[in-house]
Amino acid sequence: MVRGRPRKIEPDAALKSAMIVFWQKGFDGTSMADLVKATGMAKPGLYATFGDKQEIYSKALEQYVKDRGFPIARKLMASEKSTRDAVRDFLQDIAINMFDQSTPNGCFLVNTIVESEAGYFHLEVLGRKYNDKRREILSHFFQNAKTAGKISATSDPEALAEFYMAQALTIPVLDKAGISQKSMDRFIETALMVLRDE
Amino acid sequence: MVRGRPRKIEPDAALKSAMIVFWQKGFDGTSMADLVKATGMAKPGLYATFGDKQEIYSKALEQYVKDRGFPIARKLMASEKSTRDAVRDFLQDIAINMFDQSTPNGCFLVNTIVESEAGYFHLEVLGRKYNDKRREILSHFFQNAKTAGKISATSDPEALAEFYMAQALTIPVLDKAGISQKSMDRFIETALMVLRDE
DNA sequence: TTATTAAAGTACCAATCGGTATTAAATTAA
DNA sequence: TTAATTTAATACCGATTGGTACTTTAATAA
Repeated sequence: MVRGRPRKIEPDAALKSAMIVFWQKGFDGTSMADLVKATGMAKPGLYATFGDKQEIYSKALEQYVKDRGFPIARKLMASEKSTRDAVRDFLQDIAINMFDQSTPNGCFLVNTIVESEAGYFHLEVLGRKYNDKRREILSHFFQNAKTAGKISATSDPEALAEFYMAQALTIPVLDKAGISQKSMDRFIETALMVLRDE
Repeated sequence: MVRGRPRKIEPDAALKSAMIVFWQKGFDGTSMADLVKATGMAKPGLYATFGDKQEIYSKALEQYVKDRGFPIARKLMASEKSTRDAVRDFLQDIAINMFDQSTPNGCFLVNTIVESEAGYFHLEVLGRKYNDKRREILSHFFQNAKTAGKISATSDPEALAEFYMAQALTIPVLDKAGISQKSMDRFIETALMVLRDE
């Protein structure tokens, strides 16, 4: 067995709590004292386990993307529905997360992108990294749909990927702006009009 | 004439400088020391002229919306082009602001909406207020277009207003995510496909 | 029992936070 | 010149910031 005093808080659980706080209050808006309260870990424990505030943020964002982002993208890629219905599911999956009352409003990744500024540690790089990955996935999706003849031969998979990646970024902002669930549904249907022919 | 020691910095100029800082670094990311450095006003002068940090932020955001937001909306309403071309101009006007190298990336209003959290002073209310105003303007625009027969009688002006208001929110996020000008143009063209018939 | 190990917990650091009391300087009206 | 007025400028306030040195506690291996 492992020697030494046993952990009071598992690192995974602490990281999840830290994620919620950063998600809700942002990097600048979150203090180490906030993280101590949320995680149950004492400050030296946080530093020993994760590193400094920036590293905790990075790891929390990574956790977020793995937990919330990737499953939605994977589901899109695995969908056997029509392109239109698959994309509708994709946008609705994001919207559903927004109206989950047990988590903060908005999206941690979008918050990161928006809070970032040129030269502001690696927050900028971080946000773009995950966002680029999502655009690539959407790009593959539409490329596949085109070669499979599911969307018209004249359509531009890159343009469609970019457009729906953008809609995926907008939904959290609309949520933060206080949009109703009904309006969100209507918004998604309007965004699908780009795929009218498919 | 007015008695007393003359001002070193005009309040309007100071507010403009404060706006740039808040726009770039956010509410939490901006310190009073930052504002002192940017405006050239000493701290007590800032408090005497504008109030506390929250009030300075409110006034800076108001300034931003009046300077940058309203002219674009007014131009849309006054446009005599086709609906499609008028909306293209609207989105491109926003995009052009994004690539202006003399101002921070992104949009101060979007930053406010995203940084806001429930119960976080009036930042939430502030952001929504101006955004709702923009949606109303777009709503009038599409309502007018419909009654004038410029868009089809079956189209939903509210849905279109909501959709293009959302695109107006997305463009700044795309900018922050590091999109190229070429991709931005392609994105706008894709978003206009919703108006394919018009 | 006794080391050894590893984590928890306390207490502290200098620096910065938002905000203000007080003083010095610069102007005009009398 | 003097008094009144308005702003600038300095210096300071207690609280909080991110980060760390040090001590205590709880476990296992010898």
